[in-house]
Amino acid sequence: MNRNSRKEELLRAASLVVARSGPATLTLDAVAAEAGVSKGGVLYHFPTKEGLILAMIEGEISTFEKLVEEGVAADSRAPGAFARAYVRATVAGMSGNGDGGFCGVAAAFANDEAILARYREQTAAWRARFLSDGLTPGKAEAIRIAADGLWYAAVIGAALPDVEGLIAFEAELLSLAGVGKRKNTKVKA
Amino acid sequence: MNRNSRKEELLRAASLVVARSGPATLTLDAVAAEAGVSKGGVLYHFPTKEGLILAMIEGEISTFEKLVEEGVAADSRAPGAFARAYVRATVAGMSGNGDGGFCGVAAAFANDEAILARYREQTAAWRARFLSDGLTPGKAEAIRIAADGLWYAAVIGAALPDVEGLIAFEAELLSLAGVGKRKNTKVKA
DNA sequence: ACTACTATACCGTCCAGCCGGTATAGTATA
DNA sequence: TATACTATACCGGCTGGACGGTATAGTAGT
Repeated sequence: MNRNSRKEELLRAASLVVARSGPATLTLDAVAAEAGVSKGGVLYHFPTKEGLILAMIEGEISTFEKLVEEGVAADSRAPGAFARAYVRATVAGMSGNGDGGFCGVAAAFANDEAILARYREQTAAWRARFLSDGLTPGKAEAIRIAADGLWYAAVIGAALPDVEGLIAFEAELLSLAGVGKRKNTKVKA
Repeated sequence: MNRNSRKEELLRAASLVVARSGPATLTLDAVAAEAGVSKGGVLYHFPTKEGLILAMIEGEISTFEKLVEEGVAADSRAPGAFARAYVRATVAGMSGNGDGGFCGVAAAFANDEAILARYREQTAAWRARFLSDGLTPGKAEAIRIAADGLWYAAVIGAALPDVEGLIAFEAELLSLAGVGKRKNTKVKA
């Protein structure tokens, strides 16, 4: 099998393990079993567990970032465009796939604080972007933290809004960000 | 030393370990060392690690709940009173002590999903309370998740608002909840 | 004598990482 | 086109350390 496709398969398997059984159960053996590969095979592609988790985080960040940038492009009405895209990307990532998209961060948190550095600097960058989005600081922080809070709640298993609640939640944050008209409707459903 | 005061000392030590070095480093040995007690001493009070973490969570919940109830009592103007108290309690718990007050939940998350059940049912209860607070569902969910998000961000080490940002964040959520006049000002500073 | 520990030794399990080996595919050479 | 060699991808057993928990013997205060 192709090198990169196998790597991505392993990353997906790792996320699945975290999503299904919690970050404490993310062992190399579990990933191997989930992917139908031996432990040696996992270590061939990711020489250390830290490397595996780091790759998970990197993938999650870039996936999310891509979604956000698409949203910004589709809605560039001046103030709050980034905030709106961020909210939409978060909510979309929530209802979309079951595993969320946060398993790498969860795994890092549970396994080794040091690995979180990458995620932490990313949140700082997003915060800066929020603060220069033309909103008041209060709105910027509130929207960012509410959106992130939804992620965190999903990962930890805290109570989540039901379907209508989620829609209302999104609408509330969008109205806080000033409802920019969207150029088109790329995001499905 | 008194039984209960020692127990609380151990709980504080455990929280400190989590806050300082992350939930992955919460071992019985680490707690013992932090509290200046032998490992046997820790196991005397908490026969299992699970019991220790559960006690941490229980303490955190009851501390927070007490803060909220005080806030509700001080501000019982009809709609949004609970939401306002919840927000105030969250922000107060943030700026107050360094360790936050979330270490037990973090430890449970990192160590064993099963222990989180207690916290999960609590969040469901809080959610129900939010939804019957006289606000629109969107506002209720947004405020709750934003407040929780602040906790989560602090624990995971994600970017946080600076001091003025935190004040603005709180004001924003309070205004979403409808700024109830407070009967008195029990909460310091 | 009972409570609340200390100190130390130990057991069993789990797990990351290592290592020797293998199967397969491709390439060079003759 | 047969042989020799190499790289890639993976297998699976092993080891060493960490950690939860047990056990035991002893001690200081009350």
